Parts: sequence; C-alpha cells; structure tokens
Amino acid sequence: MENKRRTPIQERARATVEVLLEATAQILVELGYARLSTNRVARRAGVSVGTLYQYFPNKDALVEALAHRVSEGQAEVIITQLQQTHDQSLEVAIRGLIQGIIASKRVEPELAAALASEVPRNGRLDLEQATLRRVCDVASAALRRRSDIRPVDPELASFALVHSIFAVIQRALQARPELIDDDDLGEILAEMCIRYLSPDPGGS
Amino acid sequence: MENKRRTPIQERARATVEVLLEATAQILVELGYARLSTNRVARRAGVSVGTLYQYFPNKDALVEALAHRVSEGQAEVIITQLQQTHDQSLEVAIRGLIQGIIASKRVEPELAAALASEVPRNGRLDLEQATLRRVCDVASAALRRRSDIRPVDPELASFALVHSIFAVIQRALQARPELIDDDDLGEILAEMCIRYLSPDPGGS
Amino acid sequence: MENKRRTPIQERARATVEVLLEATAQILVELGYARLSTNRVARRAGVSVGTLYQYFPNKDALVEALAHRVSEGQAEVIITQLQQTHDQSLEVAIRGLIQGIIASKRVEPELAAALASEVPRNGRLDLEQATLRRVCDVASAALRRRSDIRPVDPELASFALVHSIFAVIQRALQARPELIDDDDLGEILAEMCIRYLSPDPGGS
Amino acid sequence: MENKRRTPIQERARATVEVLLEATAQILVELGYARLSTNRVARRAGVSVGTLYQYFPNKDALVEALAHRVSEGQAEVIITQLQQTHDQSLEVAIRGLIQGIIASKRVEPELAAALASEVPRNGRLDLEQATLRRVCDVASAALRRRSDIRPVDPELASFALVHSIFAVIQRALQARPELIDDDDLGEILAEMCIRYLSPDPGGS
DNA sequence: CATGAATGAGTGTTCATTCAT
DNA sequence: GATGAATGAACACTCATTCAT
Repeated sequence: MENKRRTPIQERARATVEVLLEATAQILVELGYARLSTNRVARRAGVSVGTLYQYFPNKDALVEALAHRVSEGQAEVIITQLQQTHDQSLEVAIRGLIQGIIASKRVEPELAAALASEVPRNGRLDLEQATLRRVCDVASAALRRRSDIRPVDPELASFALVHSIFAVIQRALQARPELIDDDDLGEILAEMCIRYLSPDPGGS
Repeated sequence: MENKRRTPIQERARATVEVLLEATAQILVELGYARLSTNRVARRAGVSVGTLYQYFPNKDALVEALAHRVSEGQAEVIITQLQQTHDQSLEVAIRGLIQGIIASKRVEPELAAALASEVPRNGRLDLEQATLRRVCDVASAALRRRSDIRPVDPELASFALVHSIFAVIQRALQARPELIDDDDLGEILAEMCIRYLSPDPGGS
Repeated sequence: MENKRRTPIQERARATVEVLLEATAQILVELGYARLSTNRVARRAGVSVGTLYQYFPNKDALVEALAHRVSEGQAEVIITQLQQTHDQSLEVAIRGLIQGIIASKRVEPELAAALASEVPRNGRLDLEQATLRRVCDVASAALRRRSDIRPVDPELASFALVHSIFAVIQRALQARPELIDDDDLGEILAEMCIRYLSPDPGGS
Repeated sequence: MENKRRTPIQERARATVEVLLEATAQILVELGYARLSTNRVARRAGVSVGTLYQYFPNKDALVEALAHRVSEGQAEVIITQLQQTHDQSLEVAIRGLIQGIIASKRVEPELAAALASEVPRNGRLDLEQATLRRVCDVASAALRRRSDIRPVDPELASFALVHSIFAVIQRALQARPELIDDDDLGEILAEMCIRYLSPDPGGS
C-alpha cells in the first residue's frame, strides 16, 4: 500500500532511524510508555516530527522496533547457547542456560524493565510473545536430541520450563533483585529443571 | 437507630461505586486501557463525571480499585485452598492447587486478560505484584509445615514455584489455550512441583 | 453509540452552539473552507476546542449544521411560496417564485456563496442536494394540481425547471451579479418556464 | 537541427508532466481532493517530490492543470459542434448539442465528478467558470446568426440556456443518473430550449 | 536535472479535571 | 451531593515545501 514508510536508502537516513530509536529508549526509561509521544521522541532525537513519520508509521511502531531489537538480541544469545548444549551434561547445560538468561537480562536492564512493565502487551507490542516462542521451539528441539533425560513431551516440557525460567527471573529482577544477585534463585531454577528432566532412578 | 438514617446514603454510595467499577470493567474489556476515560466510564455508568470524581480521585484509582478487587478475589481462593492442604498428600495438594489456580483464572477471563495485558504494571497498578507476594507468603508457610518434602528454603522455593505456575498458566491462556483445556499443562506443572519437592529416594 | 455528542440541555449550552455556528459562518466567509479549523472556530467563538467537540463530533459536522440551517431557511421560504401558488395564474406564480428565490439568495449572500463555492459537495455536506430535492417534490405536487398547463411529466419537469432556475441564479450571482440586479435574468428564467409549461395554442 | 538536441529533453519533460497529471487524476478519484498531496502524487507517479516541483509550483497548480485539460476537452467538443449548427434546423441543432453535452460528460465521468464535487471552486480552480464563459460566448454568436428564432437578447439567452443545460445534466448525473440514461431529461431540456427560442406562432 | 531526506507549523481530536449551577 | 458544561494542554499525525547531495 501507499502508507508504508520509506526504508532508509541514504546513509543519513539510517543514522536518523538510529537516533530515533535511541531517543525512544531513553524516554521509555525516563518517563515511561504513557508519556512517550512522537513529538517528544523527535525533539529528543533532534529531528522533526515529520522525519520521524517518514520512518515509523505511528507511535507504536517505534516501540515495536525497539522491543524487537532488544528481544532479538536476547533471543539470539539464548538460542545460540541452546544449540551448543548437545555435548554437555544435562546439569551443565541447564546451569549454563540459566546463567546465560540472567546475563542477557542484565544488558540494558532499565530498558528491558521499561519495555516489560510499561508497554501494553497487546498484539504486536508483545516482545516476549515472539521471542519466547522461538526459544521454546529451539529448546524443544534440544530436548528431543538428548538421551539422558526421562521421556517427556518435548514441546510441552519446554513450554513449561522456558516460561517458568523467564518469568521467575523477570519477576525477581523487578521485585527481589537480591535473589538474583546471590544466585540463589538461579540455583533453584536449575534444580527445578534438572529434577523435572532427570530419569527416574532404579527401575528395570 | 439514628445511624439507620445514614444507611440509605451509604447504600447509594456503594451502589454508585459498584456501577462505576462495572463500567470500568466493561470498557477495559471492550476498548482497552488506552481508550478508558473518566468521561466514558461515567457516561457508561449513567452517572456524571463529577460524581465519579467524588468517589475516585483520578482515572487510575478506578483501575486500581478494579484490579485490587479482581486480585483479591483470586488470591483469596488460592490462599484458602493453600491453608487446607496440611492434611493432604503432597501430590493431592499440588494438583488441587494448580486446578484451583486455573479455575480462578477462568472467572471473568476477559477482564483478567485486559487487566493483565493492557494496564501498565508500574507501581500501584500492578495487580500481580501484591497478590503474588501474599500467595508466596502463604505458600512458604505451608511448605514450612510439611514434613513430607525434602529440605528446601521455603521462601525461595515458593517464590520459584508460585511464579512459575502463575506465569505458565497466564502465558498459556494467552498464547496456547488448548494446552490448558486439555489439562496437559496442569499435569506438567504439577509434576514439576512434585519432583522438585519430593524427597530424594534412598539415602539414610 | 457512545460517540454521539451531547445535546444541549442547559441554556448556556444552547448559547454555546449558537456562538460556534456564528464563528463558523464568519470564518467560512472570511477565510474559506480550507482554512476553517476547529481550533480557529473555537478561538473565534471565545470557547475552548473541547467545548466545540462536546457539540460537534468533527469539523464537517459544524459546516453541515450551518449548511443545513441556511438551506432549511431558504427551502422553507420557497416551499411556503410554492404552496400558495394554486390560486395564482401561471405567469404570476412563476414570476413570484423566481423573485422569491432571488430574494432568498440575497439573505446572507456571502455565507451562501462561501457554502456553495468552498464546501466540497460530497455526501452530507451538500446543502443543495437535500434542499433541492424537497423543493422539486413540492414543485412537482404544485404542477400536478394546475390545470392551466400543457401535459408534462410533473416530476421531470420540476427537476429540470427547479434546477435550471437555481443554477442560473447561483451562477449569475457569482459571475455576473449585474444581470440579477437589473432583473433581466429573472425575466428570462420566467419566460423560459412559462413557455415550457404553457399549453400549445390552437390545436383541437 | 541543433534544437533536435533538446527535443528528447522536452519529450521527457512532457512525459513527466503527463505521468504527474495522470497520478493526480487517479488520486483525486480514489481519495478525493482533501487527501491529494504532492508527496502522494509524486510517489504514485514514480517521481520524486522535487521533480514535481520543477513542473508545478504548488499543489493547486496540479489540480488546475488537470481541470483545465478536462474542461478544455469538453469545451472544444461543444464549441466545435455549436459552430456547425448554422445549417441545421433549430430542433436538430439543439437536440444534437444536448446529446453532445451529455456524451462529453460521460468521458472520464469519475474524474469529472471528482473535480466537480471535491475541488473548491474559488478563483483559478473553477473549471466550469472559464469553460462555460467560452461556451456561452460561442452560443451567443450562434444565436445571433440564426434567423429562425424569435428575437431574444443573445447573450442573456445563452447564459440562461447554457447554464440550465449544464447544471441540470450535472445534477442529474450526480443524483438521478437513470433520468439521463433513459434520455428523458435530454428530451425535456431540448423542449425547454426549443420552446424558449421558437418564434411565437401567428402574429403579423 | 533528479532525488529524497528533512522540515515544522498546522490539523483534528481526546481527556483528566474543575466548578458554577 | 449530583450535574454536566467548560477547559486547554497534549497528542498523533499530515503535508506543502526546501535543499543538500
């Protein structure tokens, strides 16, 4: 359609997009989603509103682009890590993953927090929705490949475990950051996963 | 006898508050938080804006009251249930609790969804924040009282388990409701908790 | 629906509506439709934009209300006059009507001109559309009642004659006002109608 | 020979103008005057805004050129036809002219409708203004040359008749197209003109 | 000559809140 | 107490136009 926004062609344009997203991030952190306005973003970016609208069709596109970028970054790390677990023991793999997830949440933590707690999660703006789906898929594949676990439905198990890990870490970072810092929570999550997946002892 | 005089007024006030919250709920479900306005709520409630402002100091007070009410309702059920688990086996207790949580999420699911996904979770409006804290506390106490589980830090364990359960159910309801309907997910969550808490076999 | 605007209840409100329409008329005449904006109207009316939006859902509603009012006024005069022609001779009736139409166009001529020439005639904003339809209907009925005219299809004839009269007068007022002032054009229109309607002389 | 050099450039310029006007026409029909913007026209034309501004100094110049072209086209046909009526009987001439006008209105009817109903008719953008003036002039001359009509002021008579015909056809096309298709209205208009112009029977 | 990025005043519209009645 | 008219800052978004490349 005619209402799609220009895609940057010139170098200058790409820089403008960058500066707009940076301004969006700052405002999101400082003032929150409710006080994020296109005019404010443009002003902070040192650019006119009109320019903003050349690249983003509306306010939420700005947030979406930012969320997408942050999410992609986090997902990429986790997924890469997940794909390298096949030659690790279950315990090592899981502990490594959980540390990785915690680490990834500590990059730009304020932005991540703002995105997670301010932005409405309806439709396209849900940063977790898409990311977690991808992580679940990869985790599911990783589970399927392992022979050192008891038989479980890989899809359901990864849904439950992945969402549990992310949610607990997320909540802890918001409400009880000391639990994360002391690494107690990471250990508990690891145990939870390991115990869930470990084969039952004894048996024929 | 003389306060009988005032009762009808208080009655009327309560009715007004009721009708305002009901209107808020409807609009939240139909139009979302972003399009919820005090004028709209008042109109829908068949009351003037001025009256609204006599009972709620601002827009968010309305939402907060609603969220509080819904949260309280859900928490009450879970907490009551938790307090009755002391004479049940671990497995029965946990399966019962998870069923209860799922059931509680199915009451006014649209309102719950709207509150969870539209309303910003900053500060006072975070319905889960407070609720989950209370549930964790009660769960923690319940864990402490049990002798049929392996030794775990009750506070940390309840934090991890409670948040895991709520988050997984929440996400599933949004993204994969069929998993809930088939009860597969409930079973997995139950297993996860039971395995985490069950004493290790063998040993002295 | 919920988005209908308030209908004035208090006296104050009616006065506000009045002052808004008056401001709209002034701006339409002075600056034209293109430069008519809700903020400008509100400022000119000495009222806040918000107040404007309490009574008019959007910019065009303002213009529509004005056009409706002007049109109604003009139509009423013509229609009343038309209904009183049954006991007049054809010639007297027609000359009277044409004078009436010319006179009606001279009330608030600037406003009428602005409405006619600036306002897009799409859909609801077409002031002539509805008005002329009503005039045609009444003219049609009047023709049907007359016995001193040759047989014509009353509906088609009134369509052609009414539109001819209005259009010619309209155009003349815009482009050649002197023709109207000298009354030459009125006479020609009258002749045109009379000759069209007069019975053919002689014949069996 | 040396200007052959420049021809390709002029050719290209003409092609650009062409493509711009075509885009303007399309957008006018599809989106209306209000949503016609120079950027949109340029995009639709596959040309940059800058290029547009090399050929048209502003937005309305675009519309004006288009209106001019359409008007000219229609006027040319009518005027040519008018100039060929001197050896036709009054009746044949008038019926032919009216058919011609109706036919001319059916070429690019959507564009004509958009121009007529969307574009403000102030000053330079009034497509009818200039066209009708020219048609009136030629019609006036044609009347003057005829000897088979009763004595009328040729200028006034053509003003009245030409505007009547155009207006009635215009309105009918908008509001009652079936009247045109059935040719009933053409016949009534013809009769109206013929009766107005025919010499009075009898008399010395 | 052509491009397209940039401009910024301006538009229509919403909404939390106040206050005279 | 209740009403509803009024407020006006703020918002998302558009568009004619300019100009460095």
